[in-house]
Amino acid sequence: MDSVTERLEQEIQLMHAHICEGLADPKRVLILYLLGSRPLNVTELTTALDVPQSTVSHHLKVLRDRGLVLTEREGTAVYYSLADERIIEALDIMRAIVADIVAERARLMAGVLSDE
Amino acid sequence: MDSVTERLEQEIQLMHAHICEGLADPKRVLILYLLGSRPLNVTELTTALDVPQSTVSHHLKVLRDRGLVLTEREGTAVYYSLADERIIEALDIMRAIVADIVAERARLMAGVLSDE
DNA sequence: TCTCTATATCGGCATATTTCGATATACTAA
DNA sequence: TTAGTATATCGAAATATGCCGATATAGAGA
Repeated sequence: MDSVTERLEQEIQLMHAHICEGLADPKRVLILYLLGSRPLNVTELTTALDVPQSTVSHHLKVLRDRGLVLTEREGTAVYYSLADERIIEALDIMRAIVADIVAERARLMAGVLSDE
Repeated sequence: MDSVTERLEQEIQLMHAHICEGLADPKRVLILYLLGSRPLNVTELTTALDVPQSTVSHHLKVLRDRGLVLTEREGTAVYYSLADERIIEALDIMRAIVADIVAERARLMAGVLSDE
């Protein structure tokens, strides 16, 4: 591996450890999108996600450890918010890419079915 | 889960299956970045990544199955290229976010060490 | 302090993923 | 067809991850 690739790889290791691992579960991506609207506490997130509270706390810990979300206590409730709104920008780009991939595959599939 | 969240969740499932899973391994992120410069064949990627060829082919299959890369055969070589350049945009946003997270943590760490 | 609610952590099971050697397949050239 | 190179797939071991019940901890209020 050359030195340019090595430097790039180090940056990618960081990016991966902080962000990609955070996005590695669809529930966590959903949490990030929900927090994109406004801060939510654990109970609100538990209701929205419809999974046990311990599971939600587990996912929140993953996001928190990676610096993707911030917490603030209000009485007994803990409110989570996005640490950086740009994560939504990145996710929206991915969403646009996926829309195109899906459309393209549908087009190819239609071609196969019409015996082209 | 309300209907708005349900629709969002369906989109996220697609996004996750196509992209986030693709980014779930640092070697695959590196492959995407390398392909961002120019198309590369499997042998070239194997050299760049410094792992066995079977491992590289495995990762390429993951990216190919998700529609993130395209292939073109030239003789016995198979060249891989990015299916959508915007993936680099998304990755660059993440890189910028991580740079800030890391800087912020370094700042906090310095504060702790100076006994604040 | 005692109790209640909210949140976090623990422990173990189940499943998924990575990795790599071995082997199969695809293509070129003789 | 045969040999040689490039790529893909297989199979098994190791590791990681998600999940959820049970339990621990934090704070509010009596």
